Amino acid sequence: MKQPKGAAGTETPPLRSVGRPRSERSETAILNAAMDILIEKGYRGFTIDEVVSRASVSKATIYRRWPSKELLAVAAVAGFPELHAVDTGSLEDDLYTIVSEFADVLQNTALGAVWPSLVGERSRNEELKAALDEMTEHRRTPTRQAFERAIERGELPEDLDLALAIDMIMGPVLLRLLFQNADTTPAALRKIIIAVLPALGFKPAKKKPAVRRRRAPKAPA
Amino acid sequence: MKQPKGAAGTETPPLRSVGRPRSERSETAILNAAMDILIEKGYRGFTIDEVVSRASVSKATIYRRWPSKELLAVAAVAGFPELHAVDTGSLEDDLYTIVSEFADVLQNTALGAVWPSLVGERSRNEELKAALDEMTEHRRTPTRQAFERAIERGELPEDLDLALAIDMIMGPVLLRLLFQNADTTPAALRKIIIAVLPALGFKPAKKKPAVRRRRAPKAPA
Amino acid sequence: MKQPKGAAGTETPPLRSVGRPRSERSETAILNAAMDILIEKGYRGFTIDEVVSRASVSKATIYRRWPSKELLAVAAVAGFPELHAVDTGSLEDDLYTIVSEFADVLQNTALGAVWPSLVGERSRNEELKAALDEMTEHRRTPTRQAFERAIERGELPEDLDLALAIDMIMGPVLLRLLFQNADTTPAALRKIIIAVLPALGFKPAKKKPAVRRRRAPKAPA
Amino acid sequence: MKQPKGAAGTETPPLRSVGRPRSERSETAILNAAMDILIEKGYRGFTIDEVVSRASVSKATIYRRWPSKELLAVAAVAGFPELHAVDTGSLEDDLYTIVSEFADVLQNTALGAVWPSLVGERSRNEELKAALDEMTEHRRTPTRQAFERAIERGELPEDLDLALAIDMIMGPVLLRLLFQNADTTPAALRKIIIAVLPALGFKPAKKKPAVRRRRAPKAPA
DNA sequence: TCGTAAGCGAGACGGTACGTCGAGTCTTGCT
DNA sequence: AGCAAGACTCGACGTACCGTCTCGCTTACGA
Repeated sequence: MKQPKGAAGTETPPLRSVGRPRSERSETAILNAAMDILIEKGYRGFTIDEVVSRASVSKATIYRRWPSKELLAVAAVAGFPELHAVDTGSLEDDLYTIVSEFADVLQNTALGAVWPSLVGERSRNEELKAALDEMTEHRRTPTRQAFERAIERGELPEDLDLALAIDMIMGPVLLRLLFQNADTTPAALRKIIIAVLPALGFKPAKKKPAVRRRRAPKAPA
Repeated sequence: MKQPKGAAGTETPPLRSVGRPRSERSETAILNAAMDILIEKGYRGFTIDEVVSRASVSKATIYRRWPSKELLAVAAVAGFPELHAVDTGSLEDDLYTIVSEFADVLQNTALGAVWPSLVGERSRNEELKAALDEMTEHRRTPTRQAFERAIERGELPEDLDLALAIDMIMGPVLLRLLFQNADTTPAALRKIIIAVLPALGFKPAKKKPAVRRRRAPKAPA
Repeated sequence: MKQPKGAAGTETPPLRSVGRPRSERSETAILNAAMDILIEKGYRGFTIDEVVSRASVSKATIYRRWPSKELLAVAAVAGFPELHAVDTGSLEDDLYTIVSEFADVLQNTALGAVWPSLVGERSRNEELKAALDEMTEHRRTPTRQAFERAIERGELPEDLDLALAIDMIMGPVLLRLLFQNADTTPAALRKIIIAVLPALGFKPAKKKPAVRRRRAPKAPA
Repeated sequence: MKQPKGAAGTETPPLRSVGRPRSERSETAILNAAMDILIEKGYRGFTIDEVVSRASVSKATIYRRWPSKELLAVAAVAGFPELHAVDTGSLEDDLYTIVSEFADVLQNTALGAVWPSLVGERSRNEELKAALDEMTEHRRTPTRQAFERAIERGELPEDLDLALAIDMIMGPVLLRLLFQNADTTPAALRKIIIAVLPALGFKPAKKKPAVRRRRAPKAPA
């Protein structure tokens, strides 16, 4: 591995000095091309050769950065829209917003197709596993924060198992979105949340006054 | 599933008569070879050519039965160990047994690697989707039955949303097993169940006497 | 090596029966395309990829027959025009005709460019050496026959070292044609022959009647 | 031609003044590395990248001097051992010495492999042709001088066609060494000379007494 | 003594070809 | 009609070189 860049934590003591520096332009072009292809054709139709021709870049330039097709795919997919942090003041609404956006991304970008394809190799490829797990963890952050805020507000027990809470929300959603022909309408998503919350010991702090927030994807007050 | 061509539904008026009949021996050999390869090398290392050479069968013989590599993989994977129906009398124990076995299969056969790989193509391939969904549905049966028995016993509300209940149990388990580096020890699995059940309106019919909690994943009382 | 066909001596006990037979059409198309490219662009511009596209054939089909680019080139080059057997009744004229044709082929086909390129690898590649030597030997036949006829006619000693004789004629010609900027006009070629013949102990059997000396390289009366 | 410096004829009016002068050390290192690689791996295994790494030099530094891989190869090959001038007093012995040394170089350095490889491109590359022809011509000098001395001694006719004479000696030798599986033992080489000399009108001036052999590398007598 | 211009090692870049491999189809001759 | 064998096309893989192009430095010369 040669510092593929987006990788783990502590990086590049800024000793990049000798030789021609890597082209940022190429990097962006590669990632964009990869994303586009992934969206258009899914992982199966994703080809290094096509990235090459769309990004007007040479194969060597790609392989210099990412040692395999899979890892490039992860890098590209990591550039897909993130889940936005939301804070509506209501845990239920926060989760609903997050879950809705998650569903949206999985269904309307290629993430829903690419992620499982890559996950299938996760257990046989350590590098892939690392890259994938980092991405996965990153996408859990907004949900974690929503729970943490609810704990601060006293709506959830202090000793809540956060990882479990996130899994209990995201697990069923993921299952429905990727593995089954199942109901993923907004109503169904909200029903999942409503069913799960009490199991976590959730008690709304006070009467929420008339919050009309159907979706607040960006960041309300 | 035999049904060589149009996949699932109501098919083939049983007029198979002219010409040499298909060899059952070949069929078994193909499926066995496919399973073995899948187990040894995962989906990525799974090639028709190797099935051919291990099963001493010709490519045509394979493609006569399954129209694509993916569909053969599904067929092979469908031959992996099923989840056994269990009836311990206790919903919690039933679920625990099922979930343990599920975890075992996902981790120790190639199912955990192959299933997501295939799922990745599900949305772009109708035949694959059908075959996959059939398999998925089939594997949900023991869980559904456990819930149904609990309803009969009066431990769960009659109007329980069964699909939702199954998703709430299986979703988090699946998420942990396939997508993350997460805790899937027996204790963690049981914790999921214990967390979910109350949210479904579960009330044990009577005091279960002397249930051994910390038992081994394989053998319930 | 998998019976690349045109190769050495004792071959293919005619037990070709199982499996689809190799396509003669492909073979011809490949060889023709290879020849054309060699003629147009020389060995350096000779590309398997272009053979593929001109012959509408797959790479596998090529590599199934010839294990390397070099060996395909030899095979293609072996298809270049042969030196014709001639029998004018006069050794000098026979040789002149052969040598003229040889010069013609070396200068006007790609043979002059391809042959040395391949020869350069001859010493490092046994397969190539074998294929090349077979071709070389084959092209010496007309010259050998011309000498043999002259021996029969009593114009050359019975114990003539045939290989040496051929080398003494062809060596200087080859040297001039391939390695140098040297005179290869018809007159120069004839001068070589005239210079060499006496050294071999040549004595014209009888007065050759009225042979036109300055004739065109192609058509010897 | 770009006057790469050490090259041909009429030279660079010595107006090299501004800027850092070219490093002699680099030049030598490049040429040595090139020679070594050529000897070890032949022309096919000869790579600029490897020259770079062996000579610890940058690509630009190479291409500043030689405009292409071929021309570098010629330059490297030109550094191979020259044919020594010899003067034994006997034409036959002179030629034998030269021819022996020639055979030695062709067989034991990479020259025998590299020269034909380059010659193959000669006709399509003017620069290469010029560089190659210069080298070739240079290597003919000792032979020419041997003939000239013999003419002076009156052993050969004054109007001898020198180029033809050289070709008649070297042609057969070259043919045997590079293109064929043929006899190149010392005896065979001497036989060639003995066969050719009379054809040139050679008459030994007098009985050679006590043959002074300055160099007879392989096997005199 | 300093600035300018060329040289330098390092290494990235766009191309292009290599030889291998896999999928899915097709063609034999036999059962 | 099914079958084993094995050829076929298509197209991707990842590697390797070529010759060009920055970088940031170094080295001489002439102002």
